Amino acid sequence: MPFREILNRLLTPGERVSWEACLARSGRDFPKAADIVREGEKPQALYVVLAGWAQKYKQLPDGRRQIVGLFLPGQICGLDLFTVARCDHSLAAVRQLSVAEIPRAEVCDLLQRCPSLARIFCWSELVETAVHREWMASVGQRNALERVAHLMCEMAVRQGGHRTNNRCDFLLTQGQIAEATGLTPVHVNRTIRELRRCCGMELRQRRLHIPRFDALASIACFDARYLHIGEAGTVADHARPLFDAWSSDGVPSPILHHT
Amino acid sequence: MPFREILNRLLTPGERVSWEACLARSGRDFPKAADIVREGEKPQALYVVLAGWAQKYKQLPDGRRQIVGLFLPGQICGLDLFTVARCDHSLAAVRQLSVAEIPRAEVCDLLQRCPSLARIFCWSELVETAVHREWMASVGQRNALERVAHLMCEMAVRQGGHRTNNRCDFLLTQGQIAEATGLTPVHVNRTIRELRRCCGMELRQRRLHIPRFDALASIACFDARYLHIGEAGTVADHARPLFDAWSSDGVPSPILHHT
DNA sequence: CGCGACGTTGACCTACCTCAATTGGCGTGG
DNA sequence: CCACGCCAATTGAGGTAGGTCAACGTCGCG
Repeated sequence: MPFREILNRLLTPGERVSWEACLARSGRDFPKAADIVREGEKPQALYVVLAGWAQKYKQLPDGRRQIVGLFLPGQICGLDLFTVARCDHSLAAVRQLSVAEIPRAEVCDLLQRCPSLARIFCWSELVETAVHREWMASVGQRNALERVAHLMCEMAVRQGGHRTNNRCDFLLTQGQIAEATGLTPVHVNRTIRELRRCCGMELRQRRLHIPRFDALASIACFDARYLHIGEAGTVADHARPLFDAWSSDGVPSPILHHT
Repeated sequence: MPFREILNRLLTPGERVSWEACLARSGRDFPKAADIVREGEKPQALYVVLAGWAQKYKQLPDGRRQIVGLFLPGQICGLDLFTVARCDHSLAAVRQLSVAEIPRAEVCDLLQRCPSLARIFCWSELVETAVHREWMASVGQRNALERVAHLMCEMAVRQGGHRTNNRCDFLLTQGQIAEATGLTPVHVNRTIRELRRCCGMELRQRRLHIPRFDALASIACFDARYLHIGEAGTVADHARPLFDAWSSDGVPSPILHHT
């Protein structure tokens, strides 16, 4: 289910207005592959994808690069970047990308006006972590065919699953698929050819078509439950005690304040 | 730096008493490789490692298994499990293990009495996610030698770094190292032999000795900053607005309550 | 029309896997 | 104290998934 729908469902109408207004105010565009936040920097803003896909990646000193996350329109990204003193990974555009860049002060402000937002942030972080784990299992245990199939299943489901007639955007180049799966561009190419052959999957001009989703899912051992779709409410309720405790904190923080 | 020290530094003395009392009350032991929480279950408690190591893993239908996280004494684990409606991965003992099992109600109670705890939970989740990303880069991009070296560097640093004279526990069998790195037990064995040869590293009887840490770190491209050691305070301060917003939420939640 | 980025293909190579047998350490029971 | 059994570590031989290198095709865009 598209992330936008979650926002629409969980924000009150008033909150939604504030949220959309904020996004509209702070738009910023990036060309293909441009860095938005670079590893090592001190993060100062939160990002929301407006159009296009964003990627998070880590890079080894010799240039090898691993994509560790993908973000679709509507998704909040960089909450962890935002929270930490030094970024441990980079955020970049996959292709032409529009994001809303919300500076620290405005995030605080927004949170005041949209109390439900905190829950959504919390849920969004949790899902991101769950996806990390699934990708780790992919890269560590699945073979090339399974890995590529799995990535395609995931991106299809995250864009709305079957409701789109098994067609959706897929903005990564084969080279970027390689970076996300820990394979080589060449081998990704051969793997895609094989998927085309064995279950009719089609990937051309940044569009993906999966005629028999079940076939692809079964190749990939894909089980969408790790995406925790529809659980935003559960997470919010379960996390609530954490937040209540924090705010009832009358004790002065033993922690020095860092700007 | 051992996680315990973080707790000691960030909790007030009074909070520390409540925390320790709670841990003492709820101890539970598990034999080697026993599951604590299994994927698919509905999680009901939070776990704190008291002695031994815990592992999180994911398993594909055909049995292939990937270890996606390791937890040392003092660490909180299963916060995400705790928050979600259905576990997307399993939690198990690495070897003989003692944990504190804190049921949902008691977590809420504890959070009331230890306001600083919420921050520590939050920081702990963030670090776990950062480690996920680093492992993904490892499994996706590093070769066998680098991967095994990296794991050893990480576990050494997480146990107190150089202050222990470059000796520390290392409770994984070579088979478990294989599950964590996406390699084969046989190849892990050969890789360890090579590390022994090329930088004197020694691993025997669950003890690890790294005579020249720098040499190992340089093989692994290991940069400890992803562990965000010492940043618990920063994270706490940066995350604060999130928590404040949540609690000031006067609007009734649009979300149904799940038990 | 031509350039540049991306996709595609072939030939060859190697890091890591698989299978299988052996060794060593250690707890248990006789 | 020894013998047995179990589990982890080790070693060897041979196989393969995926990597590397290099060339060529194709498509969109200025």
